[in-house]
Amino acid sequence: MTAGRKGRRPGSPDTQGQILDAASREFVGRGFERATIRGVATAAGVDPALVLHYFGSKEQLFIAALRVPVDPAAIVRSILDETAPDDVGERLIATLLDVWDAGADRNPMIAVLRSIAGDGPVADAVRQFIERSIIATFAERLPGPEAQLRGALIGSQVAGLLLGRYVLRLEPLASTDPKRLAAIYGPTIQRYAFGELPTVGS
Amino acid sequence: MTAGRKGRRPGSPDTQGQILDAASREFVGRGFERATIRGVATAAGVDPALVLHYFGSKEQLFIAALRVPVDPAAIVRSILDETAPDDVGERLIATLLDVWDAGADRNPMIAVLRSIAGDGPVADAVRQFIERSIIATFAERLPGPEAQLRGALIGSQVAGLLLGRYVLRLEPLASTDPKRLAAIYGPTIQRYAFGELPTVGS
DNA sequence: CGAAGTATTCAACATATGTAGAATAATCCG
DNA sequence: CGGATTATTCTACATATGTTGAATACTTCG
Repeated sequence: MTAGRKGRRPGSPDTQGQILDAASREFVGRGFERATIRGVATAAGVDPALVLHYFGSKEQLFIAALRVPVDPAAIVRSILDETAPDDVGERLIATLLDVWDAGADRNPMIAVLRSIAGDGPVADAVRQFIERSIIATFAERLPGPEAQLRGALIGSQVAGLLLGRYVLRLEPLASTDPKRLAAIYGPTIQRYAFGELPTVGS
Repeated sequence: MTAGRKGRRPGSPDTQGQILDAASREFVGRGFERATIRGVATAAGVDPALVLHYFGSKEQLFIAALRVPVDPAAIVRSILDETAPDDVGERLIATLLDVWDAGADRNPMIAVLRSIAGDGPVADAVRQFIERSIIATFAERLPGPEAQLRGALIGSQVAGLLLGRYVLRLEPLASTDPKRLAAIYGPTIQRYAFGELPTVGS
């Protein structure tokens, strides 16, 4: 809204940062498809063309905006390594909720969840990201030949929780005390990670 | 493709049905946002205007296409009622996978999952649907004052599973034998449904 | 100060989309 | 058969979107 005259602005504001910030919020709030460059631009108080001038295309902006400062795989790794095996499940959920409850309106993973919608290249990227980064990290730390499956099981429960609590905001999931949720979900994760996985005769 | 002359076609083909069919596939495959009326029309071998002539708007088409022949709540109810309490979890997952594995490319719930993306009225409708129909059904059959929470817990695990297996097609989740998955997930559901839900001192 | 570079906006394009209205062909009913 | 109804398409519009290229104002550096 700052009186749209042309040309460079005085001073040296971190416009690129503001754009990234706005983009992040926009993608988190609406998912890739529904987010618009014009929306981002407006939110950043900037012309749409500038957004593309910096980031080239909507997809690249998406990637740039969601470049997580903390590598989720690293978090998973540190929890798996630094926690007593019996507490891994509960600890994992607790940490997760702790991080997400703060600043849930700009958590990149919510955008990721939302963007699962389509079938375009972005959705593909999301799938690969989850498969290669998160599940693989679990897999390399978990026991047995079926570590991959264990990772996927954990992923499925975690994804469902995140989806319900942060994207859909389903009650009472959205407002239950995080500690309690950790206590409830903990054993499930624990079982997926270290418990016995039944087989069935074909 | 059938030589686009104007006017009414000879015979009495069930065009409306074909449109619904195409719409269903389109919504399931791409979610609400990415699905287009023109796409549906083309798939149904029909002019876009006809689609709107019958269904008024894209949203109404969505609703019409996803009107499930079988009420999911009814299925849940019958399983809860007709299964030995100890087997409910496994049975639920088994039934779920059984239904979905067949004709997974036209299962309305996949469209629903995909359409969670946005924040528009459709996403709201989805949330209400899940809350009022599915979770509520669980809630009314499950024990204790926290039946609602139990329903949500089950919902979160189920949603995660469906998301991973059918929408994201994550490996190895997507290709694991359904019976085995039922055996694995069963106890989790069982615990959410009837087990003890820990509380924590604030 | 002047030249070069950079940040920023304007205006426009090409395309896609939901949607409306008029026109045409088949069927149905008397 | 003939009028009414229904099914179907064509054309067009308004809008939104990603994207581009030229123009302008500021900053930096010689």
